[in-house]
Amino acid sequence: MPEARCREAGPREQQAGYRLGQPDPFLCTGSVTHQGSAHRLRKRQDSGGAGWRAGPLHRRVSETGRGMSGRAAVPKTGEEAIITARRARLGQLREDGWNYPNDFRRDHLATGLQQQCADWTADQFESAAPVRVAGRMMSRRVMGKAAFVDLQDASGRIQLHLRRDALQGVYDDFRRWDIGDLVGASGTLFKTRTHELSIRVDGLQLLSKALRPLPGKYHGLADRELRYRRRYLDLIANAECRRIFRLRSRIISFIRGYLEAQDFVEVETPMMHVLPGGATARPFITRHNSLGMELYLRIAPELYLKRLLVGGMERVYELNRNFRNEGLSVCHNPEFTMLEFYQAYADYGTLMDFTEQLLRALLHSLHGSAVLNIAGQEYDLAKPIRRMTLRESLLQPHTGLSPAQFNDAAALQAAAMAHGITPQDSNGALEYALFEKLVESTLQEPVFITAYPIEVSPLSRQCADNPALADRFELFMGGVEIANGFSELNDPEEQAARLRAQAKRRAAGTAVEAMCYDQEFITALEYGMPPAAGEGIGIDRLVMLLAGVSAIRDVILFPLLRPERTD
RNA sequence: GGGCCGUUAGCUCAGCCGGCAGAGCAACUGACUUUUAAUCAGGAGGUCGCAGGUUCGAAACCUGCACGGCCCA
Repeated sequence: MPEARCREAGPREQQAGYRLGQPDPFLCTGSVTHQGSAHRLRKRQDSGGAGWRAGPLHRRVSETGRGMSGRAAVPKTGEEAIITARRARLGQLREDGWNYPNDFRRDHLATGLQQQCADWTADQFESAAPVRVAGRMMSRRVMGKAAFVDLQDASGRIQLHLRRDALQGVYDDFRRWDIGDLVGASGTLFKTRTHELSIRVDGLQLLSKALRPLPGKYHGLADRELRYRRRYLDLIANAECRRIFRLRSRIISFIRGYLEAQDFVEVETPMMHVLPGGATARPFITRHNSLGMELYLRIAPELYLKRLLVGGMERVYELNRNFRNEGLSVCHNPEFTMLEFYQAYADYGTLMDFTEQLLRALLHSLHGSAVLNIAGQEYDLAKPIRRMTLRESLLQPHTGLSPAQFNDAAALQAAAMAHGITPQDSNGALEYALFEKLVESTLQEPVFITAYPIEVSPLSRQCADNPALADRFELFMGGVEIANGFSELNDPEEQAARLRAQAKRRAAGTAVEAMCYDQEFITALEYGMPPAAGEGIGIDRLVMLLAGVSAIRDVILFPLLRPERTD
């Protein structure tokens, strides 16, 4: 690993080598290094020892009068050479007393200044008070005794204009800092000939070093793997990445505020479960040492949130992580963020209306209108979202299914087989499998699908006029499931029977993802749970949709990746 | 799990039929006090993902593996 090698080549080793008068094993032979060092020494003498001084590396070269003999040399190449050179400069800075100072305070952000001065007159620039900014040097254009620096902070960028005669020795120090270093600057605002807002710097301080080179300034960082593994580089180099995660934060905080405003109480329920429950999914297993037992990372908080309904918390929500032991795909990450909320004395219809209003308000807060853009198509969510039963969706022309098939188990089975669907143990499961296979990805335009088979909805209340169906909906947008809500089953005896049936399927091996029987949960229901409705909204997918990206990894800061091999 | 594609300098990428490893940017040296992908000049930088195989000769062809991407299950 490069990391390990670079650590070995740290400044301490270099200095130790110098003190003992040994050849520096990290110095390349070569005339350029030699010339460079000699040049730096000249500069140092010229500047009377103030500011930057030659490090041990360079001093020794001048003493021996030439570069390495090369015998013991480990040649530095590429990135290693760059890092070695930067470490040498850091070592020199430390010798000069620089030690990662934390005494610089800024009073402005780049974008704040850009906005503030957008329409200033020359007089206003003249009389404006000095400003202090801090951030990362992203690029610089040095022209002898003056230079321009692009400084990037959390808000954006602003250009610094440095002039040697205004900065005394600091300017010569600056010329030996590196792109990627963090600096603080003070000065006055002005506009350049090309009308770019800039700061005429009168004070400059190095605040932190970049020992490693940044990704390119022009192309940014395009390598997807590197972007995910070293997200900080993605954030530094790619404005799009910063935009997505700011958007994610705004979405989440808007949703919290929206729920709070309607008297929903945020709670945290256990992430480590003794029994996995609340969804059909395979859990991760972990182990508690002193209890000597296995625990499951939660696949859903549902069964705990319902206990809170029993406890009298009539509107609760939890916005946090779930863990499902499934494959990785463009819209699946094993840990993902979900909002689940429960409202007493409401049904699934209430929640469809609520969801519509939430999305409408969210879109308004993000960009001032309720228009949602999905893959170039615009959908106005000011209008009600279309509603369609699962059966209706299956009878759309493109599926090739006919009403008769739904009343004939053998015909349904045959249709499923024809589409490569593995045999299911109920007609409802077959219908749902057909839906997932044939319909789901075609649901670009936002649509609520309703009337789910009861067999695939073990926690939902059954429909009053058709016990084969659940009072349940799922919201689809852009071909993916975004939300899933239903009237909650609060009959403890019916719920117990459903869970027993699930557990039986699980034991029979016909459904590895079927639920377990959870007596603690049933006991809670036996105290009386108010009639209620609950819903889950996939936050990652919602962010994907609103950000206009197609990979879940683009909206999760640190998505799960296989570890890099280190051999 | 299966198929296809990718992995070459710090970054972004060329590299054709197997014949000396390339460019731009970054970095380094020099010039330059309003540039903005600054400019000009110079020198340097490579375990061609890893391991085998074929060959006089492999970044390229073959096999396996790793990681990533896309599609399918």
